[in-house]
Amino acid sequence: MAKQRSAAAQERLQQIVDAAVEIINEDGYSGLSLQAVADRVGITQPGVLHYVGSKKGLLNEVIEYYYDTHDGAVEYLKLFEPGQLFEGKQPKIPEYCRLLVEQNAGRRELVMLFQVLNTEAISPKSPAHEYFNKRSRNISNPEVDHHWAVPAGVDAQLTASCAMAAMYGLEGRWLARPDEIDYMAEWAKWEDVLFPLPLWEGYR
Amino acid sequence: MAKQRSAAAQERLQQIVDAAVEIINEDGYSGLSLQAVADRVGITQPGVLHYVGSKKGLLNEVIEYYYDTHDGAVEYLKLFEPGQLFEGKQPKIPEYCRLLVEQNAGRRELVMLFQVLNTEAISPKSPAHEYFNKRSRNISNPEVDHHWAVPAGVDAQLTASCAMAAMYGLEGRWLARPDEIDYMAEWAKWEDVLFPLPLWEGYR
DNA sequence: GTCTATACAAAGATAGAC
DNA sequence: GTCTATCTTTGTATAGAC
Repeated sequence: MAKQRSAAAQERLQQIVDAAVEIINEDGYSGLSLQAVADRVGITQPGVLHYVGSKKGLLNEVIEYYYDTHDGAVEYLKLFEPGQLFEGKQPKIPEYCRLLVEQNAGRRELVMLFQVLNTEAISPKSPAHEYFNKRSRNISNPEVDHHWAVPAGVDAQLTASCAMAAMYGLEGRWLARPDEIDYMAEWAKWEDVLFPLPLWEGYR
Repeated sequence: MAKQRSAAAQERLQQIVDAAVEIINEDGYSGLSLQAVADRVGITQPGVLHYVGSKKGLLNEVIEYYYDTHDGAVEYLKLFEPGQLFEGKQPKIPEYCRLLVEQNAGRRELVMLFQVLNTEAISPKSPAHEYFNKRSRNISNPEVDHHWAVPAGVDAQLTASCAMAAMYGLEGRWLARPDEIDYMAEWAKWEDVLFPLPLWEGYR
């Protein structure tokens, strides 16, 4: 009985988070109001506060949700760790990127959420500032070495960092003009720029 | 007499725009309040409205200011047009990018403004949506052909588009963590990724 | 768990005095 | 050109009933 109630509450919370994500994608976190969330969920504004405590609390829930949902392509890298399927082999940057793009292409809303929050988090005043900085560091930090398989003379970390930046930039265009830009198709073309072919033969 | 008044008014407007840019960089356009602008300028909130008419009007002034100030690297391309200094020669993508990065490195505030407004403009609800979409199209549109000098077999338009996206991504990291990231130095390294050296010899 | 009622602050905008 | 005064709406948050 208690379990059923808790499950219902969990679902309510999920509804609230979903609504918040939609609104953030339209108006940003600054433009988000608890009343707007309440309206979409179909309860009152104090009803929303009952679940998240405060507006900041709602953002925390949203970020947590994002974190839980969005880290799927990391699975690829795990396959190369000791004791896993591809132990001994090395992951390839282009392959990893392709996987990420493919995945993101089907999660437009989540990609948008990331871009919006990430940009608002540029400002130190943003409640998400610390969180996104830490996250960004993981991408561009030289310490993060996945032992990529790359052609001789190529700096793996540099290439990966640059590729992720280009991906981010392309995502922005795709989000703003989904009808004009084919995210996956465009990325496929960019592979020839980032990983030119005689050189990267066998490393893609 | 009338001219002096007009000059003073023009300066006031500039103060207002400057204040707005600062605040947008901290809180975004959604988080911008006319009162906050008024406080920084040292007049009242209706005083601000007297100059810009409405909040949307203020945004228009800000965008106009950005447009007037931020398009300096286009000068480089003009040098290659008929009747100009480098007529007959061809512009180089890496050189153009280097110029742009160099310029942007000294205009952190303006770069931030662009990223913040550009991201908010992802949403069709944003008052700047149309403006930034048009702008983005100019970067990624195949019609914009500057007759770049590129190595044989290289797709100039594709390379330029990808490079601009990578630059945008790098800018985002630099803006969020200026102490950790050296924008120009990092871009210099990325040149080896985007324009690898045996191939691009003489085209940089 | 959800509601009503309410407090309180801040938003954008207008009217009109000086 | 700048102000005060004011209207109206919207924001976050709390208290307490059901």
